[in-house]
Amino acid sequence: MEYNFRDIEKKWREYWIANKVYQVEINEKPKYYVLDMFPYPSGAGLHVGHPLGYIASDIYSRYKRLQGFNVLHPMGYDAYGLPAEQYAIQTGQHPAITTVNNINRYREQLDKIGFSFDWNREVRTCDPGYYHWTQWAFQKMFNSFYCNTCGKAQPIEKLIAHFEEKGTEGLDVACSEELSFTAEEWKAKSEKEQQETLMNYRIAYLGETMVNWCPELGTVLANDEVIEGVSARGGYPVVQKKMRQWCLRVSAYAQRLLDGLDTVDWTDSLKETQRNWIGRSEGAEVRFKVKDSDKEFTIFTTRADTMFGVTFMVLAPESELVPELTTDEQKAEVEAYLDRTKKRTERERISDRKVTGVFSGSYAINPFTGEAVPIWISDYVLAGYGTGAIMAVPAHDSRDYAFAKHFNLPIVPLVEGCDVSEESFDAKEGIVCNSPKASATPYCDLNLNGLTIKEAIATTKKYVKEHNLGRVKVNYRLRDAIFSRQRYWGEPFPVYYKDGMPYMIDESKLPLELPEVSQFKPTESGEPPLGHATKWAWDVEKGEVVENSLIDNQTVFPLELNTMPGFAGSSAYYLRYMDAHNDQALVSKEADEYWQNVDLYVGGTEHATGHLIYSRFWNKFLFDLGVSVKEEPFQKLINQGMIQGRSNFVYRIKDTNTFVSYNLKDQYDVTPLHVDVNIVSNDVLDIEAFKNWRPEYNNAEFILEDGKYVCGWAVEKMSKSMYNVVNPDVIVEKYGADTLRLYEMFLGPIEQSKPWDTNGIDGVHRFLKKLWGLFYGNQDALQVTDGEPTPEELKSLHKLIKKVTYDIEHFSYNTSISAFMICVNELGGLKCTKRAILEPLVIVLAPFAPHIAEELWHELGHDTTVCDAQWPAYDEQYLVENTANYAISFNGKVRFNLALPADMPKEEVEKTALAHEYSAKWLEGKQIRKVIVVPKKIVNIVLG
RNA sequence: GCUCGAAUGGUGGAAUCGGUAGACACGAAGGACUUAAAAUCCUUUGGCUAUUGCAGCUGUGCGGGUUCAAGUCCCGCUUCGAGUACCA
Repeated sequence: MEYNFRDIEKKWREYWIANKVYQVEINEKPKYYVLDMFPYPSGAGLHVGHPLGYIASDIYSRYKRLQGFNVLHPMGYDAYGLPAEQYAIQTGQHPAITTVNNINRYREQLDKIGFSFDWNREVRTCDPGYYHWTQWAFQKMFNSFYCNTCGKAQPIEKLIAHFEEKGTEGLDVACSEELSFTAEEWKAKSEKEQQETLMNYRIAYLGETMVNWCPELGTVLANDEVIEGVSARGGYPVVQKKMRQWCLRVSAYAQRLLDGLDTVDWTDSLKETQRNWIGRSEGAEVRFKVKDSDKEFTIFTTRADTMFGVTFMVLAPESELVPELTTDEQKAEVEAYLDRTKKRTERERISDRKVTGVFSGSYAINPFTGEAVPIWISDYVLAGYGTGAIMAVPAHDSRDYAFAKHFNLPIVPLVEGCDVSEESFDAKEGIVCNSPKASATPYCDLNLNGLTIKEAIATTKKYVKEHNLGRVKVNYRLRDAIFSRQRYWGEPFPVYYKDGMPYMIDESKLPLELPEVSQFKPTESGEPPLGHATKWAWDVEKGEVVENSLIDNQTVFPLELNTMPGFAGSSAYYLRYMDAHNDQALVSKEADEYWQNVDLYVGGTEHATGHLIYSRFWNKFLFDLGVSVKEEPFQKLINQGMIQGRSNFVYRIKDTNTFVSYNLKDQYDVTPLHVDVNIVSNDVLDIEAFKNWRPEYNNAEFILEDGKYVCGWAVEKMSKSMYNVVNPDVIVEKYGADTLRLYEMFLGPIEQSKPWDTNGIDGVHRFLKKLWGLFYGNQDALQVTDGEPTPEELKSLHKLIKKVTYDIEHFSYNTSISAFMICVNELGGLKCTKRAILEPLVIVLAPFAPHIAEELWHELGHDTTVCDAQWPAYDEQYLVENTANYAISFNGKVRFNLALPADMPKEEVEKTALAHEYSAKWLEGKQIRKVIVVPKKIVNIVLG
């Protein structure tokens, strides 16, 4: 009987659905949670790269299930996003319709690959029943502040109570700006002033911050959505702009996000990426007074040891200090400079690193020397980091050095023997000198000379603290996340505005559903698309959305026009899968306590500084609230590599319609042209298909080699324009889902990026046919017998089980598949048709090739599904060899092999090896220094 | 610039604790079956030298080192990839 994968796969796909085989419920078994990063359903559908991670996680899920775990393995859609919205702007098609169509297409494609997803738990981020809980979490963040003392989020009422009692006294909380007021001052504030003050502390807050504004997209972007000064989506220029935006106080969690990395099982490189992104740096803040003024300002430095080398100060152009410190004489020049820098996009700032700057006219007093140093303004200092102001030490910082050279400012070296005539000495190594400068009158009693730099830093920090010149400070690079987007297709904020201040709509009225709009682009007046909505006002008394015309700012108020960013919906989706239909809570206590957190998360590295940070933050917040029982959402994380495209080329001779085969092309003047990879097989062009591909090739002519047209190839991104997109459906149609699954895994290690190359797919397909042959031979009926297996057969099987068990645990699926091939070849050679061997073989194959395994399992007479079988244990006793193969080597080089009884003692092995006739040749005239017998069956004879 | 990772045949890749490098697969060459093709099966396949001597030498990006023994460990380079980028 033929291996008819089409019928088999269709049959079991339908059986699994009809019998709800993959639906899971809480039960008494131990849980295991395997999660894939859910996809954004794009219009292009799935290509063969998408299922790579899904197949890997599916294999692991099925394996864990066979091992007796209750496995949660859900799937859903990250359904809000820019492409659907842009498509809507172009065509007027509502994004909801586009999205549903795309989802249906994805689902159809996914269903063909045989995943064990529990579709009953599917989530879609654009579903009101889902974003209810996104809005809910946002409200909780609005109503919380971060208490540094207790190290967690607390209800905002506690903060208000503190203000009423003691003002800001004794407060250690995360805030945008350090404020100081008394209880009386707090009570004297108006309602609006109090709300304004609370914004400084809320975890979700409305903040006036510099944002990445993308004029082309008409929206702001988070830091991780901007790459090299252009938008990650579309590659449009991004400029810095000050705007009032919703923000999440992610920075409050910086230390916990850092510490948490030590408790999860992720790759070192991914952890490192997150550590860099969080960017902890320990240093000191030091106050500098402004000369001839009562003003002062604070700078942050990690090099407190260089206080005696400060020769000027620099402010960021956007710093609030700039207008304050600019003198009248310098005003015109400073304003001209600010104007110029403002016009530069982020991209220009990055590509053009010219030294620019302007003198403010003011001087600062160095608190360690009493010296007055000039205060400059330059865009090499960033407003958003530290205090937006620095002390410049040109001798020991390359940026300060470049600036000093350009504007001819003094350079004072502070490390013994360093040469700063050509470049700065940035290394934190060496012995400090010139501190204090020999020439300067002692202004303070600090002497750092003779200390190492590390000691000097510590000493100076201590001095700063003791003399109240500033404070020891830890800074993080991690910024608060900007949470507003000027878009239509996102979660609406459950927020209305009264007297210019935001208020939350009542929790019981959630979800606040996305309104209909007449068009999807921004309004004429530049408001976000929700500005087009005519029914977008909140009636506080009725607790419902009403017509805008009813706004009276007494009981009916305008609603927020921004929507939430893409990461909002993806931040807690893993919790929702646990209890996807619950309309009372994000997740029930019972479900959360059972499923805990994700044991294995599979997805791409591109989310390292986006989703994987936000999601951890979001979950830590929910943990503080007591909603999530685990502080870290994703215990183990595997990054699947990207599948690149493998493009094929044909070579057309210039000005003709003749195409020349790859190895002959150098004899002609040719133009390489992309050719659809779907009409090329093993780099050989299907000439008929090529002629029909495009009308202009109808009468193309060919110069062949060996009667074939061979195409060239290159690795490129998989994209439509390169004609290298391979659709999984095509592979499934031609070879079947099991072949696709095996082949994707056989391609190489999961974590490695590699080009899609169909060339080897016949190999794995052949393997499945051979496996089929073990059961049927050339007969139409099953050939399985009930005989006792031989030692060889048992050895072959147990070797396989051991290897596959080990490999699955280590996500080394490609070598497992090799092991299957070896085993099937061996059993084929042994003509093995025994049930005792074939049955366990089917079970261990089931995670990889579930359809064929299910078919054979039922053919073997079982009426339950193979998913409910028991993973077989291997028995070492069948793997023990009765002869051991020793490699005899001289001076480490192997010369011959020797088969000896496995239980022969070490001394006997030595003797036999030395006595062998080959040894005589090597031992002639030499002294034996040592004979070593090692466990890996090597006898090494060391000659003198 | 900084951080992390990688480099093995014509190709994808094995080698799990320092122990016979190149498993498995593709491709290629030769052969069997066949009128023929497809399918299937068998043999060979890192390089060089031998092949009426069954073997020898060499070999994991480059240069050193440790070790009886190094693809694997250490030091110094080269190249490629990923992340990050004026973070004071």
